[in-house]
Amino acid sequence: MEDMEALPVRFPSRQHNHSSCVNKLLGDAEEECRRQKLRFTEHRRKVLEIIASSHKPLGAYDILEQMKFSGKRQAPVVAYRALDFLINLGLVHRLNSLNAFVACMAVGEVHTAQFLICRQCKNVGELNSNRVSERIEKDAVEAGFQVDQQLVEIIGICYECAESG
Amino acid sequence: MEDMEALPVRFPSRQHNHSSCVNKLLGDAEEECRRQKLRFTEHRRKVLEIIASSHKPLGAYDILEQMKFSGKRQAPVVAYRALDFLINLGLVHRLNSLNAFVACMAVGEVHTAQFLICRQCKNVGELNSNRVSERIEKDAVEAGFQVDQQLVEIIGICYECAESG
DNA sequence: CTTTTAATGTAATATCGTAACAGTTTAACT
DNA sequence: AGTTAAACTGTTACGATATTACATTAAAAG
Repeated sequence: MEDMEALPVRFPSRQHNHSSCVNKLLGDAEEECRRQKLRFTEHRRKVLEIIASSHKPLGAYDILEQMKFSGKRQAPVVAYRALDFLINLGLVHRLNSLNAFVACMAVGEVHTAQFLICRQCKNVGELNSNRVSERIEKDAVEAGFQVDQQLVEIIGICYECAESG
Repeated sequence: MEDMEALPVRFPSRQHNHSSCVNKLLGDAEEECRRQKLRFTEHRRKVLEIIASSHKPLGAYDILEQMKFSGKRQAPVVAYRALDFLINLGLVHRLNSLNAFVACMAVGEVHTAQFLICRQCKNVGELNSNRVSERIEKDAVEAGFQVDQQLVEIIGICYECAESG
């Protein structure tokens, strides 16, 4: 017997307008920081903004490139510090297979994520399937393993790329 | 309704004797190379032997360190070339979350693997759950995504570490 | 208003991985 | 065997990713 709820998945369409979701994410970040009494500093805001403005995964040095002010580039550690912060807050995810970062598309919702990485257009979708995470949890436990964290990255071809050949 | 087959999982116990499984893996490699008319060269054998002798994941430079002959260390590319070969043959897996490599514990069996990474003892187990891989496949397809490859890494605490506190 | 905690600036360095290319070995085919 | 094509090796250099260490500054808590 299958679970019949709709499967939560966000895959950015080609026409997708980023600006509204960037704003939403920045708002979520501010709110979450207020709630947790954390500081949403300029670096952190800027990094989140850069990541959220791209649905393609960005490397830390891509982000740094966009953090230049008056031609001078920040030290790598500046990006990594902000990234750590944002990841801990659940606003950003790290894609281990790419050494790259994407904005979370399901902020605030309790979820575990699986990432759909299109090897053609390089866009990344976020799947939030409880069925997957529960299946992993159950089977790991059955194998005698206590799960703290799941990393699931699925590489393939997205719907739009499949259609357009 | 659950699938009642035993769940294939290999987690190395502490007393595990590596030498027999190293020999098995080398034998499998030789056979597979004969079958596919590929060359099982000295570098490749040595790298496989090093990886198989450790159930802890090894970085490429750890491997290189053990490839020294008469004090002189090989160039990194030597290890990476052998690793690529062994990974393509399915004899070695790469753990993306650790930038490290482990020997396959289920050579020849058709399988997809999920890795159980103990953050205490650093041992890595290999779970071969069709239920997990099928669940991922189904949900990805339902989300409009065509799957080529699945990366599943599960971080937590293994049975033995949980027992000994 | 001072103490202490958190964040920043800066430099250096560690770690991981690849490109390019010349030279050598092996396999396959006359 | 001798020739050719493919695969593998050696070597150098470099690119990409990430962290450590420590001095300084800013913010929050008392």
